[in-house]
Amino acid sequence: MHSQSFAISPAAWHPASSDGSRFVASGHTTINPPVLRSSSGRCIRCPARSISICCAIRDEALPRLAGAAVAGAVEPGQCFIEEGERAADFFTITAGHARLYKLLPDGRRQITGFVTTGHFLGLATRGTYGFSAEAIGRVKFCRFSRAQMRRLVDEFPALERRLLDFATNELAAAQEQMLLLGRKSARERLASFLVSRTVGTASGDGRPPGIDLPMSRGDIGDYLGLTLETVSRTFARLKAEGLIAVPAPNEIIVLNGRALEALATGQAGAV
Amino acid sequence: MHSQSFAISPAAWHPASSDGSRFVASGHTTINPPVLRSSSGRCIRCPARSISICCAIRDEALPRLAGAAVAGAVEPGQCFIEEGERAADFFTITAGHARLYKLLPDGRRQITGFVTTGHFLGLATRGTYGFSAEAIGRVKFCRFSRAQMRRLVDEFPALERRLLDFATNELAAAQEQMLLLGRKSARERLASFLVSRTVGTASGDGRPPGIDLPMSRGDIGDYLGLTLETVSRTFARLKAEGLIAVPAPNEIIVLNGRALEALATGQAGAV
DNA sequence: CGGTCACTTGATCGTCTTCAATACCAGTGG
DNA sequence: CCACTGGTATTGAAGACGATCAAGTGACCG
Repeated sequence: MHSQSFAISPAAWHPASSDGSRFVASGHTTINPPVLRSSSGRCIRCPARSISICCAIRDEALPRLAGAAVAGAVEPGQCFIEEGERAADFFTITAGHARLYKLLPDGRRQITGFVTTGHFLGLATRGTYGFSAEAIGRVKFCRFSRAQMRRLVDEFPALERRLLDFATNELAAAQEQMLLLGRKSARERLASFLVSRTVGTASGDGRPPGIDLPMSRGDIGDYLGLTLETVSRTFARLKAEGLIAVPAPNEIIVLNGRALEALATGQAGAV
Repeated sequence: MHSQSFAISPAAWHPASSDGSRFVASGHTTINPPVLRSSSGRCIRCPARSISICCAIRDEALPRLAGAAVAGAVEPGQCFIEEGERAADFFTITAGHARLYKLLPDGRRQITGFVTTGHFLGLATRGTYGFSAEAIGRVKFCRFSRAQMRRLVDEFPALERRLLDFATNELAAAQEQMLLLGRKSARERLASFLVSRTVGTASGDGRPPGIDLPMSRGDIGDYLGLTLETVSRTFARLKAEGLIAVPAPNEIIVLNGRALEALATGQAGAV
């Protein structure tokens, strides 16, 4: 275990995590193209406002937050965090999707997570990032320097609790992924992946949930510990069995959610 | 992703993690057999004193800590945390080894980590534990109720930072393990496992480090996403190649650390 | 219309799993 | 002192799942 950093997903932890912690909602910044000092007005209209760590800061203190943040953006395929580099900055994603990954010297890649609006990343254990981050589509973010972040944390203790909640949830997700990578079959992995992606997609009424997949088959494979061919084949099989429909390569419709969840949790009779 | 909790390993993070945080060393409690109120005197002589989260609390405040902690112990094979149960308590291991794991309905098991003296565990995301914990040998621990823990955290803000450091390091380890489970071969997994277990075993001088393996082959397999047969076979092969010696099933001696590390990091020429 | 890129599909191969037998060790009781 | 027992580890042979290699398809774009 060498240098490490971590990212945090807003998906799971939003509905209260470490009990007894209540924070006044606060905001973040939307961005204009490259490095741009963000104003507090931008913070309050930020799409990450209510779901990121920023909500640990009171409305009145928004200017402090906006003053510490620098908005930025990267183009598709561009790497904005590199494993092993000095962890100088923290990031909050405000738009787009990115993949986080670790590489082996010979090029083998393990994607440790996909992140999107509201995700926080950059906390490091040895002062260097523990993974790389690459934009899938265009990605916008807010950047905080290490020093600025420390000042913010000192000033707003609630921020630290928020970070701990974040980390706890990210850790839980990582453990779930370890179960997937260590013990699930290819079908179960794909099913788990789809189920976890369905959660955010509450279509309200009973209509079958459509899942958007901004990442490629290769990305999915590297996330699930499979090859892109196996991912493709397994999708084809789930489709043939009527569990899902695939109107487009990057769109999946869940037809039999019950069966998919059974598969995901390892309760597949046979087949 | 359902209910989750997490554990924290002292191994990696001890030499300063999130920069700028300095805590006065403090202590913990040693234990006498079953549930026993621990005195502050016991805390100060606790083997987990300097390596656990307890070092976030000043010496003078030790009685507060000792008052909140209840000492306990479990026998080999006994389960003291059960996945899905209400996460009522936090634990600090003060002696022995335990395995943390998640199960699939059909019995498949993924061990997410092995923990020992100084490890903290119990932080949960949805109020329920995210994994089970089972004693390997006899295990002693200190237990804090959720309410007590909250009070301690409120009283000692440094504790929260300490917890965040813990979580950050645990997360980094989990990501490293994801790389292992998703992308490494059986040999590479075993090599990684041995290397990570070697770190703690600094024998000082240049003598070959002996690694103690308190867990069974089956446990190692369930930790590395392999079967116990593959673990055994792979050990045999590493031994035949002169990389390790295996004087006893639960003891490994590293003969060629350089080659083992190369294997662990995926730089294996061929073979 | 040729080129690129992502995805799909097919055929073969290899690693690890599975099933099964054997070896080893500690503890127990004859 | 030595057979007996239960648990763990080792070793062997066969099989399966996913990887690898390779070809084919379709969409988008210059």
